[in-house]
Amino acid sequence: MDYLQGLNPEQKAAVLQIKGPVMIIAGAGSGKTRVITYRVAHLIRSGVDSFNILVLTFTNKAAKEMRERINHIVGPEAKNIWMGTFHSVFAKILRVEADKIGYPNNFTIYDTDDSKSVIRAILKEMQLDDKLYNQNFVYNRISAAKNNLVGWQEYQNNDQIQADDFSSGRGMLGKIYETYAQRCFRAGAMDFDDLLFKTNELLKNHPDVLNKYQHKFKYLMVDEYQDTNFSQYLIVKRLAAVSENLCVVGDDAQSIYAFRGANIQNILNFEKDYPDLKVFKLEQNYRSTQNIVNVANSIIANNKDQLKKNVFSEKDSGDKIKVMRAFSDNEEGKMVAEAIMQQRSTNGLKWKAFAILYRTNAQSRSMEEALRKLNIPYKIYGGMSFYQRKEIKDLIAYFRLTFNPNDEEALKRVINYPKRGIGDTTVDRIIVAADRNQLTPFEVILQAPRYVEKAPASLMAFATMIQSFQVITKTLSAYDAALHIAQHSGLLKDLYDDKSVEGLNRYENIQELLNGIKEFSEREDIEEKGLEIFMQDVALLTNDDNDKNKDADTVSLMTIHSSKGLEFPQVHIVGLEENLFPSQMSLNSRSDLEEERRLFYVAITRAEYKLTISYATSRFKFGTLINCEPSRFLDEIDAKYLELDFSAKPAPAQSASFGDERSAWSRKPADAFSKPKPATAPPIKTTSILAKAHVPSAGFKPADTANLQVGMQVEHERFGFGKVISLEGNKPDVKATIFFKEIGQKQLLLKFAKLSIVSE
DNA sequence: AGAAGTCTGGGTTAG
DNA sequence: CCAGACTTCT
Repeated sequence: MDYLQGLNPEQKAAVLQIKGPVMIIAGAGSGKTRVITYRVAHLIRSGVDSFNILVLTFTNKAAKEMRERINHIVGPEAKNIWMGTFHSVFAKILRVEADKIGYPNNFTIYDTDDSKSVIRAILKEMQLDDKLYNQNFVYNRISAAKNNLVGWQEYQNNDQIQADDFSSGRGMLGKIYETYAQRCFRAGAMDFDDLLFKTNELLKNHPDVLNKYQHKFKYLMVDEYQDTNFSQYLIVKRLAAVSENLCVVGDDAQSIYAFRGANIQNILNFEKDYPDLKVFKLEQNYRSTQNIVNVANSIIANNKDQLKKNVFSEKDSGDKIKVMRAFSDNEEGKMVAEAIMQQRSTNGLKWKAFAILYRTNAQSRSMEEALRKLNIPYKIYGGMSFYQRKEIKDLIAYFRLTFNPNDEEALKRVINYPKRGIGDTTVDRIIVAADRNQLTPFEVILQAPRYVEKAPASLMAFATMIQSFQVITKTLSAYDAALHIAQHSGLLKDLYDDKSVEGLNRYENIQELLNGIKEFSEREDIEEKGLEIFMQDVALLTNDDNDKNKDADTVSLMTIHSSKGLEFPQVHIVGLEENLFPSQMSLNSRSDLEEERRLFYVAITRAEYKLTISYATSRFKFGTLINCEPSRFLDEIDAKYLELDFSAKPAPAQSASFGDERSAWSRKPADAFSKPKPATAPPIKTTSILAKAHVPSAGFKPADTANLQVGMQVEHERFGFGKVISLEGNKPDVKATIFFKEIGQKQLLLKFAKLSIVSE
């Protein structure tokens, strides 16, 4: 029982409890993944057949990490365990059972872009106002309905929903939903939500199928249970109904996907579903210092809706949490990059000890630029996936169409790419003919002269080409088939002919995809390796799935959402500003705001021993500079845990205690973040040390300071006006001591400092 | 049909 | 600012 060594009593108890319903409430950093992997190992060593185990996770990243760790501890048996994301596991099951619900087994998976494109087409056909029926709004509405297992019929028959829709002037939503569902069905396509929705339909209407999987999966484990939505919840409940060997692991404090239908009540109410439930609480945090854990706890205490638990750390109290202020998003990047640079050399760390976490992907840019300037290697996680690039989607659309010619989105994508003279008018005629004759668009094309007015000859040629692809994929290997399609579709040549930088890039991406297919077709560990298998679940893949050098020593940049489950010695959380974090959209409801707060909690608890939080007082948004206020979350942190970093920072111009720095430094830090508030705020707040920065004079331009002399008056873009006290060192490392009127004496390296000379 | 030019709207996000 | 949709011109 070597694997039980090194577990604390509660962890051990959770691992050993393999029968019946189990809920593990695992605080951040409490060894959750460890418990899951050991529990799987324990199941197998207790005689459970590895074929009878199902482990579900929420993200690819978590699935991947889990698989690696289980492989490591369980050995070759691990291969038999069903393990993956909800979507991938049930896509796999649906591929086997699709015919039972009227779908082809090679159904296409529509990604979000495909779904929205279908919606756009429907809105256009129905001639609806695309402001009122915004495609994103419609998509979200349909998605939410599916996640709550409301089909289009139920949607149309639900008085409450209909009343809501009509009162907001969107009475056609039910009809759009219906058309959307039928359009997808006709195309042999399921969207992401369908993978769960249709699984429920399958399990509900086909007792034999349900029975089969209930007996296959005698032991179920669900990670990040707090992130499951109703659809996922019900699948799990159905599958576990016979064995009741269901173990869910989660932390209500880390529920951050409510906006995608996750229902925190699933975990809060778990006890009601399973009265003989065994609950284990893992409360000791092994990851972070006490200061970090305490800050996280003090933040989350502001939330009303939560399970009581007491996460604690027995590590040292550790450094205080550093708070940095910048005057712009770019400067924030610079400060973060410099801090990382400095920490790395002081503490002899690797680059991968650092992570920069942000609320929105858009924030990565200023960070990237700053890191690049200092030659710091970095890797951005998330953002646009390789498989979402246009050229990749184009080629894959050819694959999709080859295997499923009814795939309408794939058809629309490539029918005139590369250009073959089939314009919108022709495509519209095809769609109309398809609707009118109860055919799929591809079937119409096959008999184009009969159905389509002025059908160009190239239309028939296109159909013939796709048919020829269907033939060759039957015999060629995945790679040879893919190459053939890339060449004969004309796509490869089209990209090759584009000699622009972007064109070159696109060509290389296609090469990379082809290489990936080659690797796939040469794999030894899987039996089916045709092109069809390769491309089937591409929609479910994300960036890190084809990541080759994951062990590279780089700083990690990612959104807080994608950092869940990860840990780093040093963490920077950036952009702590009102309307950004918490996000503007969350400010209207308590529950949304609480979700933002949990998100902050997740971010804080990624750090092992050093946490730095920063914000900017201005940043670019959609091309214009906006002013930002510090986030309310900063006020929620007890000041005793904070250390304000004012290096290279000016004091306020209007400081009442100019020249007396001590009063500013010793002021209670939490106050410093407060926006000037009425009445309740003590007057001292108006002279906060974090008050407005020096605003450079109009036309301020850094001058050549090679000939700077003692006694000159200068202006610094942030420190304001000052006088040169002394100069020392030799070019190009001349260091100037300058007395600034607003903030006092500073030493500056002239080669970096941006100074203009006011007078001599 | 296709290129070029204009307009619009844009939280977070996994699959 | 930037991408994608839409419009206008050739």
